[in-house]
Amino acid sequence: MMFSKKCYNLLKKVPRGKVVSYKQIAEQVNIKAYRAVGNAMNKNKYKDVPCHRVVESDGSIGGFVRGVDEKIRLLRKEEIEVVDGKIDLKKYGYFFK
DNA sequence: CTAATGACCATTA
DNA sequence: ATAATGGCCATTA
Repeated sequence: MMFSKKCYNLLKKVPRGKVVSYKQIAEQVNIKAYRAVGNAMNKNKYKDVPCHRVVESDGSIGGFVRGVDEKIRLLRKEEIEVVDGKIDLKKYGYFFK
């Protein structure tokens, strides 16, 4: 199965109001290709994949196809606090089982 | 086939 | 605290 598709499937498990890091997704696929995960998101065309819930491992926002501002807006819309361009992972971080 | 490019990460200075 | 550096690897040219 294609790498990008695996990322999408994992990401679909992340509930509204929670976020994961690019690294976490890479870990689930058992590789160290952190950057490749970002690439996959960038080219994602599926509508049911919540790309905006993927942030950097230190809690900063990362990037987004339609701009970082839009990403923040989407996150706030699901009750996630974004202060000073960062998210508190203790509070909003999701952990895969 | 090779080379370049990232929505990244950890370490070092 | 910021900035540079090297490494990672799927994808694309």
